[in-house]
Amino acid sequence: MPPSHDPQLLKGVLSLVLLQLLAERESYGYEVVQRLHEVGLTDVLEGTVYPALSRLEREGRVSARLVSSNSGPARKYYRPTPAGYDALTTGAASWSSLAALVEGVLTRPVPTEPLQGD
Amino acid sequence: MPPSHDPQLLKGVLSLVLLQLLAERESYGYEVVQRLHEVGLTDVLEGTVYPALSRLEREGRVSARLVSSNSGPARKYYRPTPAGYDALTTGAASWSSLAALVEGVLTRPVPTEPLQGD
DNA sequence: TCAGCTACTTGACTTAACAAAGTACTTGAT
DNA sequence: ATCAAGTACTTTGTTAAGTCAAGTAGCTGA
Repeated sequence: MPPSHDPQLLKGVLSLVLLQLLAERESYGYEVVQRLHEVGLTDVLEGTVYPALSRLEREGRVSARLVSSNSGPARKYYRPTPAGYDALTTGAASWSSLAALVEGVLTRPVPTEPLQGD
Repeated sequence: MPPSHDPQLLKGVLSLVLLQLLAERESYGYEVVQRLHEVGLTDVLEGTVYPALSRLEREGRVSARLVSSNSGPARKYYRPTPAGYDALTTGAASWSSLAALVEGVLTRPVPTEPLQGD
């Protein structure tokens, strides 16, 4: 089965979705991957999520704290910083307007596909 | 003024929009840039569009023909191939479903932003 | 002890947008 | 005749970010 989405389409959006999930509830990487799968992003892999979280931390959009677990190694819990909340608000807005614009263009009628070759 | 969109958010979507515009009407690079600006993608530059068109041609999704112009150099007119029409149909569908999914997540309510620092 | 789940990290690869510079053709003004 | 400005395409380098694959470790239960 092919991936349910073009990897490229996820670019930029993933970090926004991550911020949203963390704003809803503090979470750690492994769990975030599961939550992504639950919302329908079933193809997103650990190798995508962990670097994205590190990036967000490096950019000051999330903060992290280590919490030891009784069912495995310590977990790194993330939640948005104030800057992260800002980024989520403005990012979601610009995503929305771009998505609406694109949706508008992609649903315009096209003339019947001509037979190729004159 | 900041760009009206995050460059990353455009990834993958641009080629879809290009196919749509070319399906509506055969067009050449320079004109495509103007049409993109008209639909609201005001920050997209030539350096983005020309390579994207070449990519589509290399992938067999558009075909090109040179037409000399009386107001400048020859124009390279592009239109979708049958494979391009297919790519547009399936691509637009997967864009739509991803966009709906993301929109759904990003509009979920979040608890009040806590004051940072316990 | 060893398989399997939990949990994070790292590095190499790839795609695609952005930026900037360059080539070249046309028209029109000086 | 020259030169600027608009038209039109190409190319090269940079950067961002998702994918893949492998590796490290802790915990549980057979």
